[in-house]
Amino acid sequence: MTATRGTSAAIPGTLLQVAVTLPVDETFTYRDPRPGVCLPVGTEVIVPFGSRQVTGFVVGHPEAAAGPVRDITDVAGDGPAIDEPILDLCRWAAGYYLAPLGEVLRSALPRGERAIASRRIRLTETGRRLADLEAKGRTHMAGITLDGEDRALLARLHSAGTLSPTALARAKAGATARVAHLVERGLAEIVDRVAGPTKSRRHGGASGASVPAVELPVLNPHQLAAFEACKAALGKGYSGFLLHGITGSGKTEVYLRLIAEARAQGKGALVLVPEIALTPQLAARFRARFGDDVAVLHSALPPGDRLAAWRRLRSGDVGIAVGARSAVFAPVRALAVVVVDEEHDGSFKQEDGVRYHGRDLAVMRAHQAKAVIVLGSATPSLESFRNVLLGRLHRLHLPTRANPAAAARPLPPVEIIDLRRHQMGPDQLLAPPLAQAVATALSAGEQTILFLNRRGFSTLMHCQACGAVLRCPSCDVSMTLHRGREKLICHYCGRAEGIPARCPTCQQAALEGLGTGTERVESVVRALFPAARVARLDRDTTDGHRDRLEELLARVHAREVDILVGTQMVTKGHDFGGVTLVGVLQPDQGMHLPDFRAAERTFQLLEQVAGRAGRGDRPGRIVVQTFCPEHPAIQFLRTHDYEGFVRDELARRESASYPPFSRMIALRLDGRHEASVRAAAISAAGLARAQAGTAVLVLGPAEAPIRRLRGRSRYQIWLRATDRARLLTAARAAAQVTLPRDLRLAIDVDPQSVL
DNA sequence: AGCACGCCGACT
DNA sequence: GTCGGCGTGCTC
Repeated sequence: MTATRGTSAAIPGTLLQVAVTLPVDETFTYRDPRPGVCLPVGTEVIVPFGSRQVTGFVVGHPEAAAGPVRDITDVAGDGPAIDEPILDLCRWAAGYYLAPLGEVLRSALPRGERAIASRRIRLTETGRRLADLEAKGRTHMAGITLDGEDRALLARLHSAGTLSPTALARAKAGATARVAHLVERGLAEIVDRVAGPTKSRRHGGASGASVPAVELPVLNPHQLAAFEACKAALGKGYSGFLLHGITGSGKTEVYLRLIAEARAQGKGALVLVPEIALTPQLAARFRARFGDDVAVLHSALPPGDRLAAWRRLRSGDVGIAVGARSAVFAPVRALAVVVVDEEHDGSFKQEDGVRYHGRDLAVMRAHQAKAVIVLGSATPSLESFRNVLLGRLHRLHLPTRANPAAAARPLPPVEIIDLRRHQMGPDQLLAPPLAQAVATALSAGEQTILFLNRRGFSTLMHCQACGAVLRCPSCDVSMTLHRGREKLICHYCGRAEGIPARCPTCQQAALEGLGTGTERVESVVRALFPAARVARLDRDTTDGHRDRLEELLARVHAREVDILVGTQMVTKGHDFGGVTLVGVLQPDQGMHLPDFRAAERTFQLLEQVAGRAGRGDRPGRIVVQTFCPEHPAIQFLRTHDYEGFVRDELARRESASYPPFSRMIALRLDGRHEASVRAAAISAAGLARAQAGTAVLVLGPAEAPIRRLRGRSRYQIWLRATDRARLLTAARAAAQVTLPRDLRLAIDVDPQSVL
C-alpha cells in the first residue's frame, strides 16, 4: 500500500509506536491511515523521518499521541518480521546493552529479511542530455551555467547511473549542497526507493524425509544422570544447567537426547555454538540425528538460504536451530530447550554494532520462554561457575571420557618444560624434551598436534642496521611476515604489502624477521622430521575455503598427517583418535596480556588443546614449554584441575573487585585525530565521574592497547561497579559527551576485549 | 545516521 | 562583504 503523507492525527486511523533503525533512543508515533487495519507488533514499516524514508518496526499501539504524528509510507513483508518472543528479547537487550531498540531489531533479522529504504541520486532527462553534450565537448546548454565542480558531479552521476548520498559525501565534502544545486537546476533528482524484503528461494528439500535410523550410543552413568536431570525439568518453567564435562566426555550426546525428548513433545530447540564453520562435524551430528528437522545457520549461508531457514523455523516445519551467536534470535517455535555449547568461548560476544553476548541473551531467552537452558563446557567461564555457587545454575558433571577405551584412563598429566633451563637457538622452536616426544610419537605411528596461537612466519620485521620496525601505516601494530603469500600482513586491518628487499628507512638490505608464527613452526618441523607428513591448520590455510578445512580434517582423521601445526583452530572440538601427543609452544604472550581475563583465557585454551590428546585407544601426552611455569594457568593445568584454577582465580577477582564480582562497561572512542579523541575521552570521563559518585569506579581515559586501528586513534574509559543501575547511569552520562564530527563513541556492556 | 540551522575564517 | 567549514539539535 502507499499511504498519503499527512501530519494530522485528527483523522481516524490506527496509531503505531515505531522503533526506527537509526541510533535514536526514542520510539515515535505514526498513523496507519487505512480504516480497520491494525498492523501487529513486529511488522516492518517504512516511515517518513525528517526528510527521509527509513525502516522501522511496529513495537506498540498507543492510545493517543503525545507529539506530532505522520502517516506510515509503506508496509514491508506480508506479516510481522519479528515474533513477539523475539521482540521481548530485543527489548531486554536494548535496555541491557544501552542500544536503540530499532538497531537491536535490525540485528535480530537475517539479511534479506529487512526492507531497505534507500535514497539515490540520479540525473533527470535534462541532466543526461547535458552530460552527453559535455562529453562531446559542448560546454553549455541554453540557460544553464555550470562550474567545474558541477561538471565533475554531473559526469560522475552520468557514468554511475545512480549514487547514494553517503557515497558522495564520503568522496567529497560539500557534496550535499552540490547535489541540491543540480536538483534546483532540474538536472538531477532524488529518489527514495523502498525495496520489499528479498523473496526467498523455494526450499527444495524433501521435508519430513526419513532420517536414517541410527544406533544411539549408550549413555554412561554420568551422561544418563545429566540427561535425566534436564529431562525432568522440561516443561516445568525456566531451569538453567551448567553441563561441566571434560573434553571428550560426550556433552553433545546429552544435548541430542534432550532435544530429541523436546521434539517428541512437539517443542522446539535452539543450539548456539561458538563458530559453526570451524566445527562442521557438530552440525553433521545434528543432521545425522534429526535430518531435515534442523536448520544449520552458519555464516557462509547465502542470504536467500538463511532467510529460507528462518521461515521454515517460523512456520514450524523445522524445530531445531543450530548456529552461532546471532542464531539466538532464530524464530524457533514452542522453544523448550536452549543449548550453548562451549559457553566460555569469547566469540559469543558481538564486538561491533549491538555488542551483545550470545550466551547471556540465550539465558534471557530461555527465561522468557520458560525453557530449559544447558550451558556446556569443559572449562566453564568464571561467570557461570559463580552462578553455580550462587544457585542460579545447577551443575551437572561429566568427569570421564565417553569413549569406553579412554574412559578408564584419567586425562594424562601435563609435562611442563621450563624454557629458562634450555639454551635454544633462534630457530630451535622445540625444546629437546618436546622434540624427543614428537620423535617417539612418530616412530610409534601416532599423531602429534603442535599448538601456537599466532599465524604467519615472523610476527615482527625489523632492520638490523637502523632498528626500524615495519609497522602498518594505518594501525599501531607491526606487520606479520607471511612466507606462504609472500606478503607482510597487518593482522588487525588486513592490509597486505609486498616484502621489501631493503629497509624503507635506511635502504640497507638488513631486514630480519623476529617472533614466531605457525608458518615458521611448520618449516622448522619439516626440517627436523623430514620423513613426517606435516600439515598446518590456521586461518591462512583455510580462509574462504570451507571444503579445504573439511578436507584437511578428513586427512588428519585418516591418519594421512603425522604432525598438525595450528592456531586455536586445532583446539575446537576435533575428535582425532590417532593423536597422542599435544605440544604447546608459547602460551606466554597470551598469559601476560593486559587483560584481567588473560589467565582464564589461557587456562581454557590450553585445557581445550590438551583435550585433543589420547581420545582414541592409546594414552595421550601433553607437553607445554613456557618461560613462566609458575603461572596459575600452567600450574593448575598440570593436573587438569579446573576447579582448583577457578577457585584460585575467583579469589583473585574478588580481591580486585573484577567481574564476576562487579560489572563493567567500556566506553570506546575513536577518530582520525588523536588529540580530539583524547579531548573527547577526557570530557566523557568527566561526565561519568560527575554522575558516578563513589559507587562507580571510573578508570581512564587511557589509550587503547591498540592505540591506532585503520587510521583511527582509540581511547577507552572503563566503568566498574557492583550496582548495575548506577553503572548504567554513569555510562549514559558519559555518552552525552558532544562529539566533534568524525568521532565515534561505542558503549560496550560486559566487555570481553581490552584491545 | 542524516539533515538543517547557525556562527566564525579565507576568498571571488 | 559571502562561501563553507563544522558544532548543535531534531527527527513522530
